[in-house]
Amino acid sequence: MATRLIFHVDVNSAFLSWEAARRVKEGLPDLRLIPSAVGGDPQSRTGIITAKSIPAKKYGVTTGEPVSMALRKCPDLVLVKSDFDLYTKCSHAFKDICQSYAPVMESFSIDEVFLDMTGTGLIYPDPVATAHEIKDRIRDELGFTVNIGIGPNKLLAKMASDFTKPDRVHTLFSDEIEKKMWPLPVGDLLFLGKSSAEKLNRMGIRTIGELARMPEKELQRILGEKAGHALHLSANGIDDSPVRDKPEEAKGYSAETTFEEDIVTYEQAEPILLNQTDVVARRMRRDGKKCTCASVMIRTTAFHTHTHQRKLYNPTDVTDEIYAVIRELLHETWHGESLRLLGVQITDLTEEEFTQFSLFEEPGDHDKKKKLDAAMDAIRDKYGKNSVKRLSTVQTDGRIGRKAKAEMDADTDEER
DNA sequence: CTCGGCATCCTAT
DNA sequence: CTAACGATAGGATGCCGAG
Repeated sequence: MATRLIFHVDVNSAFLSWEAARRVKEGLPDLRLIPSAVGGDPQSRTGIITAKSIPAKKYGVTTGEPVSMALRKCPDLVLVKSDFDLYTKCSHAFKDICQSYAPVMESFSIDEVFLDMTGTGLIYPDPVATAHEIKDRIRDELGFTVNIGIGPNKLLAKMASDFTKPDRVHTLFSDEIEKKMWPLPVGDLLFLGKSSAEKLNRMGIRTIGELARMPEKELQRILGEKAGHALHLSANGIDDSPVRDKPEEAKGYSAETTFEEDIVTYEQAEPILLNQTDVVARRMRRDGKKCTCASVMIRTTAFHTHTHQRKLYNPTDVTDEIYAVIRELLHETWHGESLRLLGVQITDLTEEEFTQFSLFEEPGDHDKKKKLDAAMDAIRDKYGKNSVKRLSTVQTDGRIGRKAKAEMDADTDEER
């Protein structure tokens, strides 16, 4: 394939920028100019930082750290809550502008896109000028800034967009790799995370350049066959993955929740798991799929995490059938330690309708359950996710359990 | 030896 | 003074037992 031209567009501190842009539009002060961050509930003990301003960064506040730790580093940190409806709108708005320039756009996440600009030379003779035009339009029309990286493939475009921020355009073409990428620390390379970086550092490998020069075989010995191979190519700037305009089909669905108060009884745990099962099963039904594997995840107060999974005999999308397995799995894996997290995952998806009738179940049962799911899905599509609840997620006195209710109300984004 | 099933680890936003 | 802390998703890996 001939040389490609790829842009990577990345919103600077997305969640914080979007909140700041909204406030500025309302005549309020600009959060980007003060130490500020988006965190969980500021009251809550379980929240983490999901975006921070540049002034906050100067205090050492980092994305992913607990809110409590960020506040210790920066007591005056202004914390704002997440607003996913706002994020979704801003995401659509900037992607619309990007799309209008690109023959092929891949939505990589809520705040990142790849544009395949290959073959646009006649309309856009100067890629850097075009990138500036896109970036400036987003800033001027929408009120927030982006970085754009330009390269011959997705990897180098993405690396380039991560250079100096904010509101910048950078290139990383093949003849610039040595100067612009090889001096960077190994951990800056895409798909080379903390764990692998530590291993390499221990061996004296500090920069991407040193990594690139390492024999592939040795890298595979240290990081595994696949990762070693992939990172050898990446460090040398090689990547032929295409920009895809269609999202990949889902391979699985999961729901997990961390609780303010520990879970210590089955009476607390089971309604939560039923609700989580219903949430993921509903997403699966929406996509017209069935699953053949279910798993439960628990995390103890001591932070030990365990998963337990089981193959299903028949593909199913019926909440009750999946939950029956989830419940078994919970009982098999949980021995009563106090829990801070519960989660459900369904995988091994298929589209087929084929069902082998169970020897132990009335044939009519399956159909009844399917009708129950369909009815509840329809009600929630019309009236919202909390309009109906399954009887077993409600305690016998008719009131919803405190933890179960907190968990259900915490569900986000079901119909945005 | 290979494959499926499973638990865990790693990585990303 | 020292680990602490989210939700969701995809992929890799190592182990084990069956055939």
